[in-house]
Amino acid sequence: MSCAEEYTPQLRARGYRMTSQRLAILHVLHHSGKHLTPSQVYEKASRKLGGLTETTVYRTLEFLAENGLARPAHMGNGHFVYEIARHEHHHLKCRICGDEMEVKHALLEKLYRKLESASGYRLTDSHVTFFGLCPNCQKGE
Amino acid sequence: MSCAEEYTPQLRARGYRMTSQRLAILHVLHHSGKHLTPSQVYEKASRKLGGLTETTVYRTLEFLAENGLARPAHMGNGHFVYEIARHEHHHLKCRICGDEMEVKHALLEKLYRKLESASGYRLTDSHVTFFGLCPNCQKGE
DNA sequence: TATGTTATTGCAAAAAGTTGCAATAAGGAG
DNA sequence: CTCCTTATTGCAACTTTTTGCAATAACATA
Repeated sequence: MSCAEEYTPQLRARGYRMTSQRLAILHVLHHSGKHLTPSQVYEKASRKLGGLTETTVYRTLEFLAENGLARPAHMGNGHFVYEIARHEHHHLKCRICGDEMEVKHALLEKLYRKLESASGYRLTDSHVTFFGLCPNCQKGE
Repeated sequence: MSCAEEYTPQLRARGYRMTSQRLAILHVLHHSGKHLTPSQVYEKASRKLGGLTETTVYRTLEFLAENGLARPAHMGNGHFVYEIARHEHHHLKCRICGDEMEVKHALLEKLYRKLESASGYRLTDSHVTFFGLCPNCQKGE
């Protein structure tokens, strides 16, 4: 299934329009499969779609995140990176070498329930990044 | 105990210097007790210390965070806010009204142990922000 | 108390991200 | 297929954050 076929109905269903810009950006996220910074997205997407502006990239990434097609993640420097939305997961990142691994959401379920009953909040967010030292960097300490 | 008396030895112990800029910024964080953005810190601190630059504020906040005197927190918009380092805690923030509450670190201890044994990482970071809907905003849904 | 070392700051310029508004184009209706 | 509405984009100006480098000042030592 092409990106257009996959994502257009999702936008339409919410009353939004599919545009060449959104498609190009979704395409980049979809096929990269990794976290990308806005400027990485801009760089890749504008190769396919000349005339794309960085403003649009910023706005589109935020838009896609709000509508569940992309996930924003903090990667420790206070800035966002984005990835295509797949299964819910979190990240664990090494403070020293930057190595990064996925954490299944299931591991957090208990905590989420505990927080909800303690606070009365309903937790909505699917992305948390934890920081630590990876096994390798622990040796070098 | 004054800010100078409290924080100077902590910097010295690590081989760093106390400066009027660092003191002014620590003073602001210490007495505000809340999260502040870099520009809020700049605004308050430069009232006490004319000539302070924003560059220095950014650099100092990062420096203080690295050395455990301040804590950075993601507050959901991709930017950092800072607060003076007290006990370890986390935050739970409402996506709608922005209301914010503290989460005791003890609640995360089990999860941290679980993550460590599952990953081999040693978790170092003390700040995580969770997002959800506060009891009030859940009603209005 | 004066001196030397070097951590720290300020400045200027660049990079990254945001905002308002007029022009454009997606896509429903005729 | 054409027209109309309005969501979306691009532009330009602006705000926020980062970086390199020379000048400054903290403080250890004598």
